[in-house]
Amino acid sequence: MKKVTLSMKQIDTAQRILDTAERLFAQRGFHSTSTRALAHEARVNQAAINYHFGSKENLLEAVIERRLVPLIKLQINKLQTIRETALKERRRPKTKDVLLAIVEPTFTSIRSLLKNRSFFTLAGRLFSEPEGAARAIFQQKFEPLFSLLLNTMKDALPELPEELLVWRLFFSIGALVQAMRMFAGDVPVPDKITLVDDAAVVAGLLLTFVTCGMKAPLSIYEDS
Amino acid sequence: MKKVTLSMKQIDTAQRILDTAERLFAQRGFHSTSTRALAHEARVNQAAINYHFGSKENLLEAVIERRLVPLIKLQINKLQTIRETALKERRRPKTKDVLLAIVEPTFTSIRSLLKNRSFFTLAGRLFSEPEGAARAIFQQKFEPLFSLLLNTMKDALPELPEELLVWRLFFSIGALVQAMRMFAGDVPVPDKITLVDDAAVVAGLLLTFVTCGMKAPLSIYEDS
DNA sequence: GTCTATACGATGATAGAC
DNA sequence: GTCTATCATCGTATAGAC
Repeated sequence: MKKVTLSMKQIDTAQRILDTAERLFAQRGFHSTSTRALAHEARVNQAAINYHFGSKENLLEAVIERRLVPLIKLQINKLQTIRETALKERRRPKTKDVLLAIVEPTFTSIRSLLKNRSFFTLAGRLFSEPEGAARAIFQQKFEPLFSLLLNTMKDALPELPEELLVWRLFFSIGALVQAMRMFAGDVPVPDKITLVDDAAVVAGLLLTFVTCGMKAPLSIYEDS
Repeated sequence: MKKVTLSMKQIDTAQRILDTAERLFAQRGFHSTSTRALAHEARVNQAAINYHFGSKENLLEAVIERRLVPLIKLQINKLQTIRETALKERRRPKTKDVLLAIVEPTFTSIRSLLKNRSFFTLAGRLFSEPEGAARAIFQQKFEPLFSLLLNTMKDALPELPEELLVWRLFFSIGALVQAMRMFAGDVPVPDKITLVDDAAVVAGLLLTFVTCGMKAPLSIYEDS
């Protein structure tokens, strides 16, 4: 009984730290949130943060991982289904479907898990953090997804060289990150332009853009 | 003579701080670079940083501004030329040319100003950085360019709604930033894929991608 | 004006008592 | 596991030398 109580208490402490960190990091920013303020807000001792997560940087990783891992799993599952279905029906996967497997979960499934959209802002950090371990996390978690994505795209567009597909996939990811940040209201839009605020619509706009980009010919000679 | 000597010394000090900051911020990241280490590396006193730039954040702004302002001016000039030429010849600007006016200076003209690619790394990271003063800088400097870019694109693609153009332009910017970071070697590429290392080639790949994305129809119903 | 030496408050992290 | 006390380091401010 006592053991259970201690274990519960421990879990509860770590959980409160995680929840509070996600909220404060998103609201005030990572570097502007001190571990002292975080501990006070979460009603835990400051040292408990380091005890449970090792460091402030590791806490950030834990915050991001908690949301990102399920998302990536969902995307991988969708990609695998697309590959198997195409293989069974003896046809190529459709480029649009492949990209939809990445875009759609990002904008819909993840959203239900979050109370606010600030996590999108936080997630963008993964791509830009130069320092230390956050980088390794990104690489470690994304590599399997990207590998599968690249292979599926090779099936969809076999006439394009692999290196070109790599470049264009990264271009697409850049566009996706930007779309996430705009949807999160994190990008200031000039003048008096108001943008749609519907995840499905934004996902559709992005999907159209990246699908056309991926399927582009090797080089462009346009007349209009 | 004495004034000149003092002035030279001042410029030299501020210049060394700027150069060292650009290099260290890109290599180690902004927050991981202490003002003490920076001062030591630049062979200046630590307080000289605050004397010349006010604060560490202001120093970051100065680093960005030094590279960004000439680039943006060049892009604005190119866009204005495109608009005027199209107006004179009574035709629409070509979508590809409009995007080239953004992409080409980023990858070529600016490059000659840089000894290394540090600024690409720094700019790419800062663009995705949610916090801090760097945000305001980008916003302030980019707004005139984006406004002109949007108007020129409206001329090029008058059949598309303005809001759609805004979304797609931001998607394109996201792809551009990602391309910069990859060109700077700041993005880990999986497995044993080696990517081209020629600025003109990368610019061409990106241009094809974003041109097709911008010119995409309103929505996609693909069969392949 | 330009630069230096020094000091201050706050931060993230840690050691050891409980 | 949790706490208090303490540490090294951070960005910054200031007084004074040149």
